Amino acid sequence: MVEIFRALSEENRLRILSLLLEGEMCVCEIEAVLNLSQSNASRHLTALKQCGILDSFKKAQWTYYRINDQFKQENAKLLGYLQDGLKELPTYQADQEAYKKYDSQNLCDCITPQQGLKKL
Amino acid sequence: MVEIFRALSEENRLRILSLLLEGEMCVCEIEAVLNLSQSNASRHLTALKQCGILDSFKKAQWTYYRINDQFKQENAKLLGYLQDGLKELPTYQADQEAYKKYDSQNLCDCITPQQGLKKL
DNA sequence: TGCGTATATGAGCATTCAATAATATAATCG
DNA sequence: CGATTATATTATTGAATGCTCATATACGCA
Repeated sequence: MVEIFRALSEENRLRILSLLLEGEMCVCEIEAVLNLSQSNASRHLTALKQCGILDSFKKAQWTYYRINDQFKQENAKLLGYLQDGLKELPTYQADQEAYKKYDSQNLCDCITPQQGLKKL
Repeated sequence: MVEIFRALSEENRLRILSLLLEGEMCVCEIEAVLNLSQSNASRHLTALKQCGILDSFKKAQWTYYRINDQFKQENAKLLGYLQDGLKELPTYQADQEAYKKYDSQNLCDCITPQQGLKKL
């Protein structure tokens, strides 16, 4: 439990979670939308994964992160709290808009498993 | 929200919360039950108060801390999560027993507002 | 095979943080 | 008033943390 709160006690990690609550994303998308350096984004994702909040899978050269299903089930109340509360982050609106913009411009080659190739 | 998670991301502060979920306590009781140094206990309580989780009042020379009512209302889901989860802390059983033992031995002169003078 | 892209990780730096010892403040009591 | 008790705060130290730069690894593609 301490580990979970520790993972949640950092602004950029909460921003990442607010994106991933809507679905899975690869590192390069998160990096671009939140304007984080590559290594910084990767580190934060690793931290969230190590305490069980996220899990990941690889597809070609991309690593996708998503909220761990087991974590969701075992921490339903916390998830509910996050669903409500992350919207109040000072960066929430801007991040959401950056996400929509980034998404609509198809700036990333990522394959989303549901959609197949986005670009090319 | 980051501030709240940061306050919760420390083991001794979670132990304090697990006690205060059952009612108000003064610093010296918390100190004794959790076996924390005086200044350490005081610091952690101050941290929890500063982000709104606790509030405090003075009675004679004692400072009592309790969970802030407004916080409880505004963060009901988080409180529910804590109610469930704090019981799983590795120290939970031992702390509860230390609390009962300490309480039954009346080792503290503290006035609890409900009970009046415990000792003397 | 060699190149570009995506991701992870090691090293170093600056900052934050928890813990302690010591001190300060305030209240009670004799 | 002087002693004791309760609490807060200052200063210090060692550990943890976030960030960046550089490097390593892996994958896909020409």
